Amino acid sequence: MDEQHEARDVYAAVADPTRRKLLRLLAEADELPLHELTVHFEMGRTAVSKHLAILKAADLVRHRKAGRETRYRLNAEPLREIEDGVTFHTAFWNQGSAKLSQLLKEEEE
Amino acid sequence: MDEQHEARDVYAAVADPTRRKLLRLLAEADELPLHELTVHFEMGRTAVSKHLAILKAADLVRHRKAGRETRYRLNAEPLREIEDGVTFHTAFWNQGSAKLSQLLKEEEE
DNA sequence: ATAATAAGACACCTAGTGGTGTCATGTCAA
DNA sequence: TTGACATGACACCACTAGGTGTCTTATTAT
Repeated sequence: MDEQHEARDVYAAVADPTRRKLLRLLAEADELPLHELTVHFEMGRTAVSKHLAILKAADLVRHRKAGRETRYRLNAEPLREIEDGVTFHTAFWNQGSAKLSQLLKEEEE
Repeated sequence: MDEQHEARDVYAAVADPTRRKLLRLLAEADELPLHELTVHFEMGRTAVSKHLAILKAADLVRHRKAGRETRYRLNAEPLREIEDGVTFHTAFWNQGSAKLSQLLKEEEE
């Protein structure tokens, strides 16, 4: 569950509902310390901290120390990888297979 | 890795790179049997079959029997859940926090 | 009829994931 | 300055996930 040093798969990072909720909380509040995040979950502080470490490894979250607390902030940019990958499929789904070869060609360029 | 009966988290289903590649292959080929899918991976047929079972449980893939082979087909519709969830964040990221409260209000309606 | 092919169903193994609790350290308030 | 607070850093544990191999059954080709 750790892996703080090396880069992490963004897909895997958002695979966990707890981590998605964390992203949601951070999106709404802009910057939050660990203990304030923790109260929204039914798990211990350590567990939440580990989830944040995973989000950090995927660069979905940045942190800075502020006195005795560590404030976390959202960085949504890596989500674009997912957005791109997924809209590829949903576009295909919306427009029908006739358009797929076109999409594939555009991708090669 | 199994869980074929109950519904599966779509996010978790696409968290694995093997499964994303499966979706990609199915998007390009429209319908493929297990053994043809298997040749694209460096793992056994059983493993690929299990991955397909997970995609099935998330309703990302449909299957039908055709003679002695089982043909798999993409169903990209569940991906819209991810698309929606992710664009919520990326939109926030693109437009700046000024627009976030607006996005949140729209969501409540 | 027989042999080869495709796949389902298991049993099994290993590493990773998501939790826990505890201890040590730095910071703030009284 | 003393105690409470916030966090980091571990050690630890159960369960799941991603693989493997084997056996059986249904289907097709010769």
